[in-house]
Amino acid sequence: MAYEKKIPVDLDCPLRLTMSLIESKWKSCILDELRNGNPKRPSEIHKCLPEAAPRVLDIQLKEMVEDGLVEKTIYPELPPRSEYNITELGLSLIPIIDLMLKWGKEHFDIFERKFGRK
Amino acid sequence: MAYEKKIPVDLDCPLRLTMSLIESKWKSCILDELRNGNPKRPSEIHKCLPEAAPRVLDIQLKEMVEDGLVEKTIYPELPPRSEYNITELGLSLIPIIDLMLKWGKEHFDIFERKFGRK
DNA sequence: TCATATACCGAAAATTTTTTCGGTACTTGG
DNA sequence: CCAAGTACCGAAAAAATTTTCGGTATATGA
Repeated sequence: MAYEKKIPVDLDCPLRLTMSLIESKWKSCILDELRNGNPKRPSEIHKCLPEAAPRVLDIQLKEMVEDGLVEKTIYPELPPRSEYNITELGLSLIPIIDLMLKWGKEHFDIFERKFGRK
Repeated sequence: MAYEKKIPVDLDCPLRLTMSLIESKWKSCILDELRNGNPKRPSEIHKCLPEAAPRVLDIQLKEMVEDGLVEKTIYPELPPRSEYNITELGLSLIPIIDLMLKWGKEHFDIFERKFGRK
């Protein structure tokens, strides 16, 4: 009752804005794959993240392009070729990715012991 | 069995491990609310985050306790009273929250103009 | 020719997350 | 007594996300 319908929650809160751009299951991993500035073809990205369904990666890449974190180049060749590359905006998120990587490595053992959590 | 991560994907990848602890819609906000080390009662947390359904906050707080990010003290009083406080482990995530806050503030305008999705 | 590769997309299924709703139990203030 | 507050929980609905499946099209190599 007290709380009302959502709308720009993500735009009200800087924290949620940032989160909303990277919280989807594979987005942070995609950023990490592209971080070095070398463009990657979709099929390469699929290979790098074999646990993810290719379709999801396509969808999330598309959203990341819309959000300006990644840019896509389509080469009008046959068979088709395209490449994704990280943008300046995407690069500006890398320090966050780095801290999360570091944290994850440092606290791995805790969660390994705690959860072979099924 | 409040929650179980199905595969150890999150344990294979430090990035996903970290993400999995904070990616739920309100967890990063909860950490931010508790960051100063002052315990808060559930009802206070509800008031701080009025956009979130109270039930969700309860569930996410419980998960965060299980994950060791937050600790809960129950005072055996009537009417009931309990408090949540951030742990050392939870505090170690604050630098990440901070970077995300900073990023969100710095790039607010871009997405303000852009928004529509999400 | 046929299997494979490239890239992409729609639809629906499956799964997960979030929200709503209604309930328990007890106390205090009006 | 009644309403409101405090904390909590189960069940189910709703919404969002992820996955699977099948399809488009073209080219190359065996």
